Amino acid sequence: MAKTDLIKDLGPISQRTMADVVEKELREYLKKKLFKPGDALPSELELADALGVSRNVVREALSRLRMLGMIETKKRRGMILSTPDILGSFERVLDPLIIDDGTLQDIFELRLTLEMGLADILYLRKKKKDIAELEAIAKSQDPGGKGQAFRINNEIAFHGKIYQMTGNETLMRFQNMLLPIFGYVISLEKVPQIGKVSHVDLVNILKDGTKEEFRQGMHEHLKPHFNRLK
Amino acid sequence: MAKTDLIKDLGPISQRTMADVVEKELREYLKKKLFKPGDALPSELELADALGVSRNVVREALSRLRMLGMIETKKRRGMILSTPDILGSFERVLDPLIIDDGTLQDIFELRLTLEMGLADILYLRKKKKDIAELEAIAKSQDPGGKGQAFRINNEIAFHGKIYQMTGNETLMRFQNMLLPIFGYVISLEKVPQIGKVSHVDLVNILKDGTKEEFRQGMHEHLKPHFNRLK
DNA sequence: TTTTGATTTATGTAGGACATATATACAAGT
DNA sequence: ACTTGTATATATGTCCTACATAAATCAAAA
Repeated sequence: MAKTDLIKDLGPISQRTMADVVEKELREYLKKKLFKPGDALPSELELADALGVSRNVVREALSRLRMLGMIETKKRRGMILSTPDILGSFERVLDPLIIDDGTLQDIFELRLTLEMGLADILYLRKKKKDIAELEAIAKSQDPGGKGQAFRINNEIAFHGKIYQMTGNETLMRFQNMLLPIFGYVISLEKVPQIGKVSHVDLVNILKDGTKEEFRQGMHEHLKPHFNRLK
Repeated sequence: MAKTDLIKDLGPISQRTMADVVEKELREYLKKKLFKPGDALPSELELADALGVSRNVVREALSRLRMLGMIETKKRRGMILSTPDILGSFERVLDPLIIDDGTLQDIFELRLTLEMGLADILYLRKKKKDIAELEAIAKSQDPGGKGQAFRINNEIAFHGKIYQMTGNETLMRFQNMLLPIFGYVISLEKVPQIGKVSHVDLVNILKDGTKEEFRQGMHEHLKPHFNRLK
């Protein structure tokens, strides 16, 4: 039998550690028992006892859940289930330097997709005050060629403001996390190109134009990025 | 001074545990030292020694990074930095039952935003074969009123296929994770309403229509959901 | 040379010990 | 009655030691 066959047939034995198992077990336990935020968990010792592992292992598993914000622990009072910050875990991993190129590209496209899909919610929630602020940002753009750093910051401020205008906190934080990746992918460009529709143009559409016009404007604004897609 | 003021002014003292600190420290260390995937880390004992904490604490921190997929460990060979599965951590936390209502709503809107923004990439990558498959799914819809369960599964299959057609693996997995939440929010509706544009209509647009037509069609299809937004 | 076996080393797991913070109860002071 | 102080029990946080286990390296044997 060829070696490749062996690999396919047997495969590497799953080397899950006890902490892995316990983590999964605990998660299922919480789910099955319909734990709700605020409910108290058994003590570490009780868990270790019930699971037949050392307290060390239980602590490693709990430490993971604690990192995700799924549980909070107070001395003596014990541990309680809490509502995790869903983006917190995301944030920890989102580093352009350790993400593989394929995923990096995927996230870049995800960002473009969001940007193109924002119009509906944006038009539902935009307020005059916000538009004024957005306009201020747009008009502060490159008054005399202040250079690359300013341009990038201004770009971030403008698009960030748009997300903020949706009133969707999660969405805003999400795009904020995507910024480094966006910046990283763009930095790979040889010649940075700028779309025909400027920030000021977009603001004007936002003031008087329709959703569809805004969407088209945004597409034109992002055109250089779309052009790079394959 | 009122009690509420007290709470706002003082707040709870951050009781960060050593594991929290070490986790952060390690993450910064990896970043500062420009560790790349595949590079070997110092041993647990060396880390504990350098940081002046017990091996236990180091292990808790490492356990977290391991869960995120940032590091892999082999016995004797030590630990190596690896490229994390960015959505893996997300998946762990995405449970409608423990996420607070505000975030739930945010994610619902995020999903709608994605759906509305897909057109560009979809039209860039759609293939005849995929459209045929999509059509098959659309036409299998509710041949004789098979009931709720079938309708939901079909809905998932249809929209899932659209995401798959973008060729963006991350995007597809992402939407797949969002499904439970989408389903949960929708289940809160009293009377499930269906948009005027059906799946079959969308397929037909995809075959002959333009991006803009598709976007409009999708909006019409999702109209009941958009109508619920405030 | 190839295979087998011994050695070394880092991780995985267990268990014990103790400090620390805090909920609870109770006592004391106003 | 209400606050304030004290004592106790308890669960977590941290450290330490010990040992099993797997794997890389090297030595010995076929």
